[in-house]
Amino acid sequence: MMDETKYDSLKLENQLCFPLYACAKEIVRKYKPFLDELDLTYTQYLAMMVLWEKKELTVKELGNCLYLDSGTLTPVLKKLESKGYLKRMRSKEDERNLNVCITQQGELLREKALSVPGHIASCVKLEPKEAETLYHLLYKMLGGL
Amino acid sequence: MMDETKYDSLKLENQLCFPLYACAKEIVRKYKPFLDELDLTYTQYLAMMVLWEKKELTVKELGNCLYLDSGTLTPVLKKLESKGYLKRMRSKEDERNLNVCITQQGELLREKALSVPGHIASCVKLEPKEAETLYHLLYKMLGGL
DNA sequence: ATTATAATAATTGCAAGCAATTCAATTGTG
DNA sequence: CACAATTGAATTGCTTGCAATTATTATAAT
Repeated sequence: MMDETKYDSLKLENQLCFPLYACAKEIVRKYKPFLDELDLTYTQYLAMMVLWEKKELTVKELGNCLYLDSGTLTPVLKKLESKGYLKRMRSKEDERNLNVCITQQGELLREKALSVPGHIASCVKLEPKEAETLYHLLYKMLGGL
Repeated sequence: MMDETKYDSLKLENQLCFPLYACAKEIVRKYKPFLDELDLTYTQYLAMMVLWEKKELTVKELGNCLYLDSGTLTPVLKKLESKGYLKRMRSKEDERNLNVCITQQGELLREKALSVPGHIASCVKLEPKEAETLYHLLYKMLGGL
């Protein structure tokens, strides 16, 4: 009889990465109805969150925060600029850098976004302690990658 | 003075979803060099893993396994068919269903894929116990979504 | 100062991923 | 039976995401 265990490592259920992949996708889906009200996609929302905190930074710095490169960010930022939430302009000191800074409109959006994290938190059916553990394990894993 | 805590929930660092999103992206990136050797993308690899186990199933069933819809799967499966790893054919019983079944070539690829999970596991810098905990928390969260 | 290197964004090409729609096949109901 | 409702896959349009390339600017080396 054939060795059934040989391929066990290739089973979806034996991989850590699959639930990670699936969970990330599903949680972004949960955001959609709430972000639709702000006319933002999840990636745009991420960019805005950084901008709400930092007010101004370069594309490079934003990419470091979000683990995204300019190939992804350029169209996202152009879109956000077209909506009036930020301004893009070359740095005076070093013209290679593109500075991104938040606008009045962008600041206003922050108020509307305030309710989003709560809605999402209530979708996540984990005990506070479990969520805490998950959070730390994810950051530990991310740090090692 | 302004209330600094008002917007705390909108900080990246206070959200569970961001490390989830980032971690999923980074781990898929880790797969790339190994999957390149098999000429597979991560999504194609996921589909093959299910097929290696089940041998034959419908697009619908595959979508349920992977949390993907036909909009995503149709092009992926056509690609895999063009590489000779699977065959697509309408079910006789119900012509709405498209059956996907693995080929000899597809079975052969399984051997080459055997080394992939090990390579990835060694990228994940977590203790076995931590990985176990993470795994269970992710599935618990996924179940609640 | 001139040239070589490095850094930063933007661009291009391709693969996902999803919502919405369309089409065909099936099922359910009167 | 007829006809409405449902189901499954494909298609379309748009946004991500990444690798590779290009263009521009800045820095280093001689």
